[in-house]
Amino acid sequence: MTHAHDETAPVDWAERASERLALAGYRRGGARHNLIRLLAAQRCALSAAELQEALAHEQRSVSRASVYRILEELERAELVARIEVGQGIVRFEPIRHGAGHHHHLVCDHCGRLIPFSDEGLERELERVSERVPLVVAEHDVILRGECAACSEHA
Amino acid sequence: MTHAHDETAPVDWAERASERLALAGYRRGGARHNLIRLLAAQRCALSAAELQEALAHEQRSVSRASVYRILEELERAELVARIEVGQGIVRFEPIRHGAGHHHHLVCDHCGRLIPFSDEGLERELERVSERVPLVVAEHDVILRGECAACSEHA
DNA sequence: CAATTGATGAGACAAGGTCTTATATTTGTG
DNA sequence: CACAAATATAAGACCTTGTCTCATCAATTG
Ligand SMILES: [Zn+2]
Ligand SMILES: [Zn+2]
Ligand SMILES: [Zn+2]
Ligand SMILES: [Zn+2]
Repeated sequence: MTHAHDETAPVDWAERASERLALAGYRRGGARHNLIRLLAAQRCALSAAELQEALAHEQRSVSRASVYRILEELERAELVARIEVGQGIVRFEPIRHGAGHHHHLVCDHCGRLIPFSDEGLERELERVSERVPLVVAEHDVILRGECAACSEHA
Repeated sequence: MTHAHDETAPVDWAERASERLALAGYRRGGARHNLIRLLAAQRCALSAAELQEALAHEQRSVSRASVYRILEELERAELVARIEVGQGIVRFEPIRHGAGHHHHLVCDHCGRLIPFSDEGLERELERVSERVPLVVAEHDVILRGECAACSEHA
């Protein structure tokens, strides 16, 4: 079934992230703690700059170096996905269990990012991944076009 | 059928591109002409920097501003696709008719970019595009993993 | 608490991409 | 074939994003 996501985000991601990083031998520092908390509250992706600004605004400021370093740790631990939506913009979002796996619609006009998921598509991607000269670790799908709002007042 | 691309690239793309730009009211300048010629000779994607260097080396140098401006024109005319493969690298490639349509495998380790195509996947993407709250103009699929060369000497 | 080791912040740095502006080309017209 | 008008281009300043280094700070350990 194809559907846009309307459910609220699960909240246990923060715990899972902290645990897994602890197991990987990381200490718990303030910057990391706050960034994880912020990410856990997101349902879809934010850019590094947006994350840093949100931190400074809502909790306490964290240096750019820390933001990128922690995102990289999280990415390596497969807790965060890096999403490139075009125009050189890179966004990051928490990876949730099977249920939360999704792909993205991007409006070429206003830049809006809309998550969606589809089981048939996933099956097809798995099938293709088997037939390809690469050991596939992950996949990205982006559908680009014009969103409802933009088509209207065009 | 899933397969890596082995055929040689079609060559009529340059004509099509020139025509369409002319129709859109653009004059024919040297920089544009050369960039189109270079792109037409490619089977897969190159970065802006690679394009500029190839131009300087093989034909005549073209300024960075021109490379980006022309790529943007071509992109708007749906003659060129922008492909973001990760690590902030953006590449550009000519869009060809049905036959040349393809997606990409990216090696997370060495960065190699391998084109592939699959009819079943295309059908599935079309199906999904109908069911989504966006008028879909194009789609991208990227499979990431480790290429044969990198898995070997790991 | 002291020592050790990892975490963080600040800013220098690099690369990729955008914007401005002066100059060069193209195109239409007399 | 000039010439004027309009577009295309080159060069480089500039901005944004992301990386790297290093000095400082905080968590852990005994
Ligand atoms: Zn998302
Ligand atoms: Zn929109
Ligand atoms: Zn390609
Ligand atoms: Zn490789």
